[in-house]
Amino acid sequence: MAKNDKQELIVDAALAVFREKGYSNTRMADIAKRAGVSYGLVYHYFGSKEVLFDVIVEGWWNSYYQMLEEQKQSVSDFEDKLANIVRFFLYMYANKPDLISIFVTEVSRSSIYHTARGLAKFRKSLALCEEIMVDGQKQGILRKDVGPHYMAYFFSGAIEAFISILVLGNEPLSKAREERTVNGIIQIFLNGTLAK
Amino acid sequence: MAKNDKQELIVDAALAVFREKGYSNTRMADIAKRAGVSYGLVYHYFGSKEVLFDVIVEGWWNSYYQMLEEQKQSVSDFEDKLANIVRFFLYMYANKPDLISIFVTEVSRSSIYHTARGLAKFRKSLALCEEIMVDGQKQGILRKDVGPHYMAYFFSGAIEAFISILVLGNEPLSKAREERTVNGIIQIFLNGTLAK
Amino acid sequence: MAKNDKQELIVDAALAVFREKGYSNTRMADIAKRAGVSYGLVYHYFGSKEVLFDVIVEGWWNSYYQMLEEQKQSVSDFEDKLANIVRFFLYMYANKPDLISIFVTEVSRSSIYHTARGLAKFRKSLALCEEIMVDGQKQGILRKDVGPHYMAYFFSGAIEAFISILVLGNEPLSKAREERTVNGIIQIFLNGTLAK
Amino acid sequence: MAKNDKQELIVDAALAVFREKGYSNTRMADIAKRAGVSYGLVYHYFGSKEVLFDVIVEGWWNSYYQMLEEQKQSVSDFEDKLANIVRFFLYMYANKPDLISIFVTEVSRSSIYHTARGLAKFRKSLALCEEIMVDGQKQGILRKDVGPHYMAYFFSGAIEAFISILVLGNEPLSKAREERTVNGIIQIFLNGTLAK
DNA sequence: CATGAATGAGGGTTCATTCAT
DNA sequence: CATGAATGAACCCTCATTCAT
Repeated sequence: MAKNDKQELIVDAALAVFREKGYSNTRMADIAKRAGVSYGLVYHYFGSKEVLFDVIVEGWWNSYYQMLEEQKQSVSDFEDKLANIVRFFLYMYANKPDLISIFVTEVSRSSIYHTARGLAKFRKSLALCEEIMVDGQKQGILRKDVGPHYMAYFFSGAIEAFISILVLGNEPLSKAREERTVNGIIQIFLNGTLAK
Repeated sequence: MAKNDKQELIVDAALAVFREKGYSNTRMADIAKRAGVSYGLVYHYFGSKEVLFDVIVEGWWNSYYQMLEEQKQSVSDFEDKLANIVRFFLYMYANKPDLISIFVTEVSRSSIYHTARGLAKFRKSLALCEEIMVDGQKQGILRKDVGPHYMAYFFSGAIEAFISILVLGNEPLSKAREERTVNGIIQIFLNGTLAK
Repeated sequence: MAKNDKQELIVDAALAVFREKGYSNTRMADIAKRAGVSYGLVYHYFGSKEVLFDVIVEGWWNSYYQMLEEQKQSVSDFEDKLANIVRFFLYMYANKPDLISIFVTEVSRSSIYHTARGLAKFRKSLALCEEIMVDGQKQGILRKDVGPHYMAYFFSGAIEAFISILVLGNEPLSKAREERTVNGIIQIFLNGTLAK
Repeated sequence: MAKNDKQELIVDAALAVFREKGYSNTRMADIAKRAGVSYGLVYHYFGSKEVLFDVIVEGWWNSYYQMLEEQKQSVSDFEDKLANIVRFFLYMYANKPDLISIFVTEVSRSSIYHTARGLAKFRKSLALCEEIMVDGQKQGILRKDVGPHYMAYFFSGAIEAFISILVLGNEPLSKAREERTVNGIIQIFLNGTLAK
């Protein structure tokens, strides 16, 4: 078995266990057992529980940042950009449920993660989001009388609210529900909830 | 010293410590020391760390539910109702910062709290919020082509996003910022972000 | 309520709880609650858990010693004396089940009780029993080629074995079973088990 | 040092400490210190105080059952069988004093041990003993007008009484005393105490 | 690379006992 | 007499981490 295989086994096991039990209730022994390796090996590769957790979270942030960058630089319709951001979360929910669950329950609002370092990660994502909003304003699509960081908070807050419902309720996500969710969020975000 | 005094001392100390360290990193000894009482007295009154935490969280949910009920039954303008909901959070942030901080970091999205019981509390609050949205639709104020539960998620998600920023960044809240925040949220929620 | 009443309530409650949970697993709070008094009062009357236990055990030894003395001094048939000793245990089992249960499980062979003091109590009872055996030998009823203390151990060991079965299995004791037990023990003790 | 060595060190230490202090007053720290190993290693191998105790008690029951089975199946004189049973206890007293002491004070009549599981162990030993008595009756050696389970209770009760005296008094056991004890018990059990 | 035996500080909790009222 | 709030030493157990093999 190649080196990478074992490392991946451990990371996958860690994803599953962190998600099931939360960071604090996760035992290194659980992870090792789930990965089918000795727990010495977990230390061999990752050094500590915290490092292992950080590796996972780092992975999340990197895909998140990358997606935001892509949307920022893409030439799509502004509305499509927003939809793609929402879809990113729904895609992750469908394909990396452990990862997004950990993000929701252990990272996003967690005192465990919110050391200065964690807060910086969080703010960087908001800043990227804000830049997209600024672009929207520059293009004349978004109104200019509301601060772009308000929009960024609002937008990402709304997405997280929807994702949290899915994650905490462990709810299934059909293609249809996915599209309804995307449309619902974009609709409200762009047009508001007032009857015309 | 009356019985209630000591109980309150303990609850206040617990609020402070849970907020500072998070549930998992809170030591019962810290709480006792902070409250200036003996170790055993905390157990005399509360039985366990979990119960003590639940007492605090219960207090949060009760004020939250009560406020939502009040807004639902009030005859104010619909917009005022929404503003009052936002103000509730900002008021709590100003006056019970430990409590709202615990809500944000240890309850709202926390795997620690999200047992079935916790999820039920969460859903009840969303349901109350949804009822208010339904009223808004009936009054002809809110559009009817977006489901009221979408609106509820959206609205509370947005509020929580703003509050989280305050809590995690431990940011000061001036009267001016307070009003800007209320207006920003209501503005976007009702009218959306599109330029006209 | 007279002073004695409360004291008795406490002793009765202690009997029940010590029997149910054993000495080590008994909490003073359990006893107080069962007695319907505050636990300060238990200390007021008895000073400590150990003292309370000793009061109960003392009660056992006193009735036991008294019965043995009575049998020693009585002019009954020797066989009746032995039968009366057995009957004493069976009577206690029927009428003071908590007390005899505590004797069996917490006193007779218990390391908890077997401090020097406990051992002395135990030996005094064996000595009394031995005196009865010596009388039996003097009367020419018991054989003289077996030491009377052997007989005493043997006899009381046999009784305790039967009583233990009842106590540990919490078995009912009909009048018929009672007589069969008495006869069985006496029969074997006097005549042995060999076929003639 | 081989794995088994440390495990044995721990079991031996546990035997000594359980015997000296009794189950309830035994501290896991005492056992670890006595064994010369760290605190955690006891848990590494045995998981809990209760499990460690059970391992020891299981060891007792197994040797006891095995001995009874051997005697049941042996072709010795019936009287020799009985003598061998008595000798088993005396041998244990001489060679595994901690084990037999624990049996007497913490198992045989202990409320701590007498859960349903414990009672079952106890009854199995009585049942084996009874089978031997039944054989004795079938061979025409034992009288048939006394139930075999009476005999079993009687016999094992008598042995335990003698052993308890030794254990609780921590008495030395010379070869001579050993033989006197064996003969005394067998004598009374078979021939009774009546003068002829 | 890989194992798992070994460590030990630290945590939550218990509970006999005291004492002010 | 009677209460129960208050104390705090002590205990069982956990678990991240180390290290010899």
